[in-house]
Amino acid sequence: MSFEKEIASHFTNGHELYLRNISVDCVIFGFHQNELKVLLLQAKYAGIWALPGGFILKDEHMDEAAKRILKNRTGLNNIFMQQFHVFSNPGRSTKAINQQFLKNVGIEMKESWMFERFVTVGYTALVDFTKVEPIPDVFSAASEWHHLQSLPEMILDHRNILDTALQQLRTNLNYHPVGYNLLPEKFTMPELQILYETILNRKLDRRNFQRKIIGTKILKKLDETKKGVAHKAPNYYQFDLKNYKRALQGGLGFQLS
Amino acid sequence: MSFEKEIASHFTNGHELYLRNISVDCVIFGFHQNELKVLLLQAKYAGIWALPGGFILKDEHMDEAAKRILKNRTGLNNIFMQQFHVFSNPGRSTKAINQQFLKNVGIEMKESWMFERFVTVGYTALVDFTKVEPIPDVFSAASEWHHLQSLPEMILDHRNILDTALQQLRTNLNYHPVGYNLLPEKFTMPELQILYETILNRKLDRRNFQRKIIGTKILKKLDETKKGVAHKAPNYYQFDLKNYKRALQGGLGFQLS
DNA sequence: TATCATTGTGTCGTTAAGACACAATGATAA
DNA sequence: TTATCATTGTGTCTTAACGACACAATGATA
Repeated sequence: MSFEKEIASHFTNGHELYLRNISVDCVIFGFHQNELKVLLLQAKYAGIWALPGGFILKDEHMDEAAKRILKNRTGLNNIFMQQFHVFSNPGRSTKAINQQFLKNVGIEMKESWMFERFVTVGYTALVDFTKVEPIPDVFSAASEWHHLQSLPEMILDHRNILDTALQQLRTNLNYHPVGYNLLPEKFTMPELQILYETILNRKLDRRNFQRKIIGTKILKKLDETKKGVAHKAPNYYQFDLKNYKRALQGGLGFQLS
Repeated sequence: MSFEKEIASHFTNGHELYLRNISVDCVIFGFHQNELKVLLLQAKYAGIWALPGGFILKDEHMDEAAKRILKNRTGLNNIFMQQFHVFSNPGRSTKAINQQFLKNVGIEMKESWMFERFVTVGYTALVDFTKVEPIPDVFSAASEWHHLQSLPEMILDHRNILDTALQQLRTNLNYHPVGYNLLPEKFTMPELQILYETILNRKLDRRNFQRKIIGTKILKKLDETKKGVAHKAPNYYQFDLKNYKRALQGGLGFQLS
C-alpha cells in the first residue's frame, strides 16, 4: 500500500480496528555502559518529537498493545512493562497537528477518529539500546535515542509523561529487580551498581550497595573473576532467574540511600 | 424525561457526550466506628451488583469524572480520590447485559456505543458512610453499603477491581494520611487507631502506633480530654491540616508493622 | 476508698542502613 | 623482579526505625 493510502485508510477506518479515545504511550528507556536514554520519534513534516505510542486493538488487552508497540519500534520481545499512570487532560487532542500532517501528505479530511481527544495510558520499559535498531512508525521520519539531559521539545504533555515515568522507574528500583536483558549473562557487581547509579543519576556506596543486593538473593555468585582488568579482578555474578522473577512480581522492599 | 426516553437517549446519543470505550469505576470505601464497607449498586432487572461507574465527558478531566460520579452517588464533595489501575481485559463488554437491560425496559436496539468494549480506570475514595445517603444511578434499583466480608456476586471483573483497590488502600496507609472527613473534628488516639486497624483488618500496637503517628506531625494535640468515659480519659487531637495536606501530596513514608 | 480497664509515656533489643577502614588482588611501572 | 596503586572483597561502628514490652496515671464505678 502506498504511504498516502495507508495514512488515509488509518484516518478514515482506523476506528474499526482500534478502541476510540484511548491510546497507549510507551516510555522506553535505554541503558548501556553508563548511559540512560529514551526512545523518541520525530514527526514527519512538523519535526516535533513524541513518545512511541499507539492504540488498542478491539480485541486486545492493553498490556498486549503496549508490548506490540515496543516490538514494532524496537524489535524486542519479552520485556517487562508496566502501566504507571493515565493522562487525561481535556486538551489532549492532536486535531490541529493531525490536520496539518494530512495536509502535508496531500489529504483533505473534515472528520476522523484521530481528531478526537485521547486519554492515554503510560507504560514504561527498560532495554539495552545497543540491542535495538529504532524503527520509526508511519507518522514519523526518525526514531532515535535521546539523552535524558538534552531532550528536544515534545508534543502535547509527552514531556510530563516522560518525567512521571522516570520518577516511577527510580522508585521502582526499590521494589523490582533490574538488570536482566541489560547486562551480559555474566556481570560484575560494579557493573550492576553503575546501572543503578545511572538510573538514579547519583553515586551509591559500593559496600552498602553490595550488601543490599546480596540480601535480595536475586544474584548467584560465580566461581570466576573477570580477566584482563587492571587492578583487582571483580567476581562474576549472574541473575538467579527464579528469585529474580519472583521479586518482579512480589517486590523486594529495600531502600537505596 | 421519562425513564424509557432517558435510557434510549443514553444508548443512542451518549457517545456525543462521552468519550468512547473508556469508563471510570469508583471503589468508594465507607468507614464508621469500626466498620469498613464499600458502596455497590444493584442493577435493575438483573439484580447483579456493580461498582459505581460512569464515563468521561468530552471536555472533562478524568479526575473530574471520578469526582462527579462520587458526588452523584453520595452527595459528597472535596473527597481525596486516586486513580490506581487500568483494567483492560478484552472481554470487558456489557453488550449482552445491556441488551437484556434494554429488553426489560422495552427497547430494541441493534447498535450502541454502550455495547462496545470498555477499558476502565479504577479510582478509590474513602468516606464516612453515615454521612452518605446512597443514590442509585439510572441503571440501578438500589445503592447500598456492603461489608467487605460478605460481598455479593459482582458484574464483570468488578470483584477484581475491588480487591485491587483494597490492596492499594492498605498500602497507601503507609504513604498518605487518612482520617480527615472520617473522624469527628476532635478525636482521640484510640479512635484513629481503630480506623487504621479497620482498614488493615488487624490489630496494631497501641504504643508504637502513637509514636509513628506523632512522628508524622499531622496531628495537633489539644489541651482537652474526652469526658464521660469509663477509665482514663484519652486526649483529644485534631488534624494539622497544613501538614496533613502536605503529606497527602508528598507522602509520609513510615511502615506499619 | 479501693478497683480496674484504659491511657500516657518510656525502655530495651533487634534490624536496617549510612559511614568508613583495611586487607587482598593483579596489571602496570620502576 | 619488585614496588605501586587503583580497585575489589569484607568487616565494623553508629544511628535510626521499629517491634515488644513495662509501669505509672487516670477517673468512673463499685
